[in-house]
Amino acid sequence: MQRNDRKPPTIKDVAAHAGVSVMTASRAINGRALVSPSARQAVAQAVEALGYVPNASARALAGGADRRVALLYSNSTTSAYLGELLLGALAEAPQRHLHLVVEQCAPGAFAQEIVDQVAQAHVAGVILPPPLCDWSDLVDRLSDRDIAVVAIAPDRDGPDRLSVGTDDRHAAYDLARHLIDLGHRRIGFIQGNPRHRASARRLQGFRDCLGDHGIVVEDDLIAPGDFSFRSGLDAAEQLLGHATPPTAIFACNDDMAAAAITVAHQRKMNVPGDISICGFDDTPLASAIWPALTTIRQPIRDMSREAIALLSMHFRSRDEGGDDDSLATIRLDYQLIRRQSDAVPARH
Amino acid sequence: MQRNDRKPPTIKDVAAHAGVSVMTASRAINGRALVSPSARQAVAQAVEALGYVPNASARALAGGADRRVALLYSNSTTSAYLGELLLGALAEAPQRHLHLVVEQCAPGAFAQEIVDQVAQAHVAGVILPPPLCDWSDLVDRLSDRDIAVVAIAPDRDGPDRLSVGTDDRHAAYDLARHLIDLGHRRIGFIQGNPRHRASARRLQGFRDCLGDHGIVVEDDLIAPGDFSFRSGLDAAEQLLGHATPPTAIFACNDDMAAAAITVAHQRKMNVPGDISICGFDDTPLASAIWPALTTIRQPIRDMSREAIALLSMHFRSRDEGGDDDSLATIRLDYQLIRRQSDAVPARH
DNA sequence: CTGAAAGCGCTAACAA
DNA sequence: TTGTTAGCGCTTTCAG
Repeated sequence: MQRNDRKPPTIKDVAAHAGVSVMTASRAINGRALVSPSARQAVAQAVEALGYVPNASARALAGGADRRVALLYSNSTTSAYLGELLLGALAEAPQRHLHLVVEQCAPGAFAQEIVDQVAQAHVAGVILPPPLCDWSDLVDRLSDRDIAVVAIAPDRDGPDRLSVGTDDRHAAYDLARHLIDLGHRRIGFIQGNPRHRASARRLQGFRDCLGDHGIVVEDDLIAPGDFSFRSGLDAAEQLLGHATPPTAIFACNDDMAAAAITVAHQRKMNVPGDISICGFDDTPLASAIWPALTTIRQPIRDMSREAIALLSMHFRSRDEGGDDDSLATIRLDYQLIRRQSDAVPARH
Repeated sequence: MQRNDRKPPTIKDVAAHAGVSVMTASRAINGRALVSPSARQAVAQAVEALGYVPNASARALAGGADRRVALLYSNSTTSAYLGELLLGALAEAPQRHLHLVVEQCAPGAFAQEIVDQVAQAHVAGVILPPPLCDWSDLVDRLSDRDIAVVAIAPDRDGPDRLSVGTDDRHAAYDLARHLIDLGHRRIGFIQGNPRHRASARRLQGFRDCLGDHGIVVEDDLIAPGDFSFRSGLDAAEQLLGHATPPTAIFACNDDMAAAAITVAHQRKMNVPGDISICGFDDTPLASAIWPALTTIRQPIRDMSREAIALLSMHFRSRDEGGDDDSLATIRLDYQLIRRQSDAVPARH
C-alpha cells in the first residue's frame, strides 16, 4: 500500500532510472523515431516503475503547441446533450494537446458580444453545438477574427466549413425501413420543428423509404409538430383519430413519441400491441418511460471528440502548409436502438 | 476589426507597456499586496489594452501549485447530472488553480482497480457523485492512499468527511408544506428506491410536515416505488384507486410524478384541476411534459463548484497547518420550482 | 514597495 | 542515435 508521494516523479527521475539523458527519455516517452530499442525499453520500464505521468503544463509550455479551444454553449443546450459533448471533448483535448475551455454565451447576447468574449479568451478555435452553429452571423464574425469554427450537427454543412454530424435523412430512412420490415404499411409521421433543417431531412428519409417500398404516403398521416411534448399530443390525436389509423407512428423526436404513447394509452390502445411508436435522439426520456422507446441514437460524445480532432488537424495543416485549408465534414454513424415500443402489426 | 495576433501577449509585454518590471506586473495581476496604487493601475490598463490573459500552463508550472483533481463517474450517472457537475467543476477549477481531469470508472470494476486508476493519474483529490460516494470500500481505500475525497450528495455525511449536498428532508418538508398551504389535506406519497437513503429522508420530511400540521398520515396513502417510471405507474394506480383518493400526490422523483400524471389522464382526471402532482429533482422531464411539474431543484452545478472549493481549501490548510484537517460539510439551498401541476384542491 | 536571478518540467533546436 | 543548450511564461526566492 504505497503512499502518495509528496512530489510526483519528473522526466529527470525517469532518465536517471533508465540511465539515459532526459532528451532520450522525452523522445522515447513521446514515441518519436531515433531512439534505440534498448533505450526505449529502459525508459518504458522506468516509467512503469516510477509511475511517471508527464506534466501537462510543462509540456504545453515547452512545446508552445498548446492552443486553447472553446466549447461554446447557449442556454438552449440541454445539460444532457452538453454533458455528452463535454465528455467527448474532455477526453480528446489532452491527447491533441489542446486546452479546452467551456464558455456559456449570455442569453440574448449579440453575435459581436459573444465574439468579443471568445476573442478575449484567446482561443484559436471554437466548437459550436446547435443552435449556435446555425447562427451565420456569429460564425462569420468568428471566422473574420481568424478563429476556427467546428459546427456540431449543423443544419447546413458543406465543403467550405468544418463540421461533424450524422446523416439524418439516412437514419430516418433506416428507422422507417425497420418499421416496414416488421410488416407495417400504414405509418404515421410526426414532424419536427420546421425551423430546424433536421426536421425536413428526417421527413425526406421517411418519404424516400416508403417510396422505395412502393408505399404511397398519405398527407393525412403526416402530422405537424415542433419537437415539444405538447405538439406530440395534438399530432397523435390527429393520427389516432384517423378513420383508418396507422399501425405505427414515427415521431421526429423522443418527446413527441412519448406524447404519442400517452395518447395511445388514453385511447386504451396497447403499445406496441396495437400500435408501434418510435422516437428519435435517444434522450434519457426514451428509456425512462414505458414502453421504452425504439429510437435513433446520435453519437454525441463522438461528435465532440471528432470536433476536437478536426480542430487539431486544422491547426496543424495551417501551421505547416500555410493557407492550406483542408476543411472537412465528418459524418458519424448513428445507431438504431431497439427497445419495447415496436412490434409486428396486429392482424386485423 | 482587429485580427487574431499570432502570439498572445505575455506578462513581459504587459510590464513593458506599464513601464514596470515583470515582477511588479505579476504581483499586480494576482492582486497581491505590496504594490503601489499607481503601479497597480498602470498594469491594469496595460492588461486591458493588450487583452492579456495569463498563461495557465506557465502559471501552474512556476507556482508548483497545480494540483490535479478528478471527477469520477460511473455509468449509472446520467449525462444530464454529469453535465451539470462538469459545468460547475470546470468553472471553479481554474480559479482555484486546480486542474480537473474526468475519469469514468469501468463498469463492474473493483474498488481497488478504481483506486489504482486514480492513483496512476496522480490526482490529489477526487469528487465522487452518487452512487460512488456511498461505496465505503472505495472511499476508504482512496483515503488510505492519501487522496482527498469530496462526496456529492452522499447518503450519509458527517464531520469526518468532506461533502456537499442539500437537505432532502427539509426540501420534502417544504414541498409538503406547499401542498398544505394550497389547501390539500389528503396527500398521497410515492416512495423512492429504499436502497437510496435520500428516499427515507424525503419520506421523513413529508411525515414531519404533515405531523406538524396535525394531519394524520394514512398508511394507504404511502405507496412503494423505486424511482422508475414503471413503479410510479403502479403506485399511482394504488393511490388513485383508493376509496377516497388523495387530492394531491407527492412523488419522490420526476419520473414517478410523470407516471402519476399518465395514470390520472388515463382515469380522465384533470391535472391539476382534479389532482395536484409534484415531483422531485427537476430533471429535464419535469418541463418536457404537460402539465409541467412543480418540483424541487437541486443545485447540482453549485455542488460541484463547492466541491472544488472544498478541495482547494483542504489542500491549503493541509499545506500550511500541517495535519489540520478542517473537514466540512457544505449544505446548499434547494429551490421549489412551481410550474403547472399543482393547484388548490377542487371543492367536493 | 520594487527588481534581478533562478528555476518549475518539458521539448525545440542544435551539436556530437 | 544521443546529449547539450536554451527557453516557453510565470512565480518564487532574495536582495535592493
